[in-house]
Amino acid sequence: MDESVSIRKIAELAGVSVATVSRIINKKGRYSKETERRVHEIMDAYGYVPNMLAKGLRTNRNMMIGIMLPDITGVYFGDVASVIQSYLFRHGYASIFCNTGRDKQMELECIRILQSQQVAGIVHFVRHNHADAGFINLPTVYLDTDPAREPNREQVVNVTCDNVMGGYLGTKRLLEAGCKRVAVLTTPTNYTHVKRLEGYRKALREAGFEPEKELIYAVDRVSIKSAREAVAANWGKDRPDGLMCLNDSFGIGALKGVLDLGLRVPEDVKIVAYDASDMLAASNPAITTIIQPKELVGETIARELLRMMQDPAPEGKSEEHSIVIPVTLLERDSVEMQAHAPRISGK
Amino acid sequence: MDESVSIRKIAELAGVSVATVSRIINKKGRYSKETERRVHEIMDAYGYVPNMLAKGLRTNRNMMIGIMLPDITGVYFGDVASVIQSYLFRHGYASIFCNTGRDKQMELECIRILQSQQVAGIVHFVRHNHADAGFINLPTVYLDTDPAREPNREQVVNVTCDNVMGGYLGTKRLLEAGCKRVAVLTTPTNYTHVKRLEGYRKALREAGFEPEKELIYAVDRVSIKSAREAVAANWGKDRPDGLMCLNDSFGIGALKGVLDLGLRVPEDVKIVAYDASDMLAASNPAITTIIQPKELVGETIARELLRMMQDPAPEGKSEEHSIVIPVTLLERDSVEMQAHAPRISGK
DNA sequence: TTGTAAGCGTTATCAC
DNA sequence: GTGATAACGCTTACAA
Repeated sequence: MDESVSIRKIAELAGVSVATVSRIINKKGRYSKETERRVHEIMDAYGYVPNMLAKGLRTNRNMMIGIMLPDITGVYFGDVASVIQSYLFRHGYASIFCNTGRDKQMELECIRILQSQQVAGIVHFVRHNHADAGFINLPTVYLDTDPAREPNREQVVNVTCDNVMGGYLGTKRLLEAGCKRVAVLTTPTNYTHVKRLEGYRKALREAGFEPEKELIYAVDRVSIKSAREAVAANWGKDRPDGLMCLNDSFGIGALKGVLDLGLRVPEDVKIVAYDASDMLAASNPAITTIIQPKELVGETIARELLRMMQDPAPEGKSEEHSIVIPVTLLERDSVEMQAHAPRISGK
Repeated sequence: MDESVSIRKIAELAGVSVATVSRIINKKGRYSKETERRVHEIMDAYGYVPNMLAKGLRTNRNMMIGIMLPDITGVYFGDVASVIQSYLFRHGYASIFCNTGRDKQMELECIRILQSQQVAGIVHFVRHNHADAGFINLPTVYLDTDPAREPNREQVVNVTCDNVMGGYLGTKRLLEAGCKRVAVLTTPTNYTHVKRLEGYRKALREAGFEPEKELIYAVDRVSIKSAREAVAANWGKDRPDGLMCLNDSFGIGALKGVLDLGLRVPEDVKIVAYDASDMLAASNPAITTIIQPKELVGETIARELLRMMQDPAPEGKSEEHSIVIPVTLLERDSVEMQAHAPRISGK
């Protein structure tokens, strides 16, 4: 493999014009079987790789998309992003990843960079809650962003899991298991948490309970530690017998907090968490949790983005701009001990 | 923000030539303070974003790098990649991520794509063990790849954590805690595991033990399940009192396997794992583990890549092509119960 | 079926 | 200090 050869060089070597080579590469227009064979032979021999910068410059469209997310490291977002990357890679698109850190300035900066790279589309996770600054007229899919924003913009799809349903299912499970006082651990500022909290309230009301303010533990930071401390801080007041945790870190933190108190899970306190992180499976007892179907979410996003990028004229038909994906409950041992699962038995 | 404006349009509006605008954008050459101000004003007003495709085409160098890794999802690799992305972003580089899935074909395909996007450099995690196919003459940093490969290639740096040291430290800790029979869970095909195993042997010999073949549990797949089963399958033969697990999944699997047997950790069996995944902290007891400094690894990789990309003439001095980063042991409760940590106490 | 040539947005080399 | 202009590698009318 040599220094990069251009289409011109290939044309020369094959004794044809660049136009012919271009046609062959793109399987566009007419050319003879024979020249095609010869050109391909030369391309292979010289390890020709087309220059996407030139191509993109000419066609005004790069086979590249941008994925903006708070942090690649996050389990849920990372997994979904991975699915999207693979899906679109199979369709010839490369993915530029950008950590936004949930920071407005960073988001703007990312959009600038992506724009300058002439990406064909953008996937944006948990968009920061600022005004339409950084608006770009590009196919865009938002994940976990309030669908009420920019309802009139074309080329936009909102995807989100059914957060209300998640909060509802988890809470209902605790209630069905006999809990009389179900507390919830939540972050007040998070869009998805607000929705999940709505589901929590709904389940409570349905079971004949009135949601109490004291049972809503507002945790400021998403971390195991803050959840653990929140349990300790609130326990004196209201001793719940069920804990609905609106994310995975809260689940682990709550478990540790309850164990700190010398209580047993699930005998004394039952716990349901959110998301499918390894932590929740590794803990003892393993924690029952709401599962968001990452594969499906990723594929949905990728499919929608691809559709918009390929569709030349999306005007006219007013499309479905919002897609909601159902969630499920995965039963483990923090609500009711499962028969098959052995457990540390004390002593 | 309008449809994209080009440098030509800006030049027109500012009443200067494109050359002048270009100079101002790149702070290169001479121009008056006054025109600079005026041009910037217009650029801001029209939200001008330079077209990197055109720039890259002209300069033959794109402000973009490729990060190839088995799976974005992986905790260690994902975290390291995230650090690299942020570091290089700060220096103006965007990062294209590619899942290779440890597959040779996929790796080749990724390299092709990256090459076609004219990336300025590549970071490649756990490169597949094939011949030099896909060789490209680009600044490249490998992580966790045998440094013995391609020792003579310029523009290449190998970075790896001290795997021998990791295996050694973990095993030594178990020995010091009084273990007489330390088994090891490992994948035979993995380069890093081979090295870690070397450290295991070294620690054993240093303590006067001869490494026994029966105490090396070869686990075929890196998963919690296979490790759990490996413990069950091997226990009959040799009942160890210490388990050195060469990655995090093995640590959790081993713990579950030991608990399955009705044994206690750390009283009956002591465990050390590898890597800093959340699982290891969330489990009960929390598992003592070897920590690879992800931040430092990521920064080292990014720094080296940047150096190579900026260095116009790397010839002459034969550089250090291999960088080894030390690891540490993080004490938790699977070797010796820590005083501060409360624990499930069984009723 | 193939070739010619313009042009995409930028930089860089010259002039002035 | 500034302005023409060629060139980067490619696609695409249009001609042949």
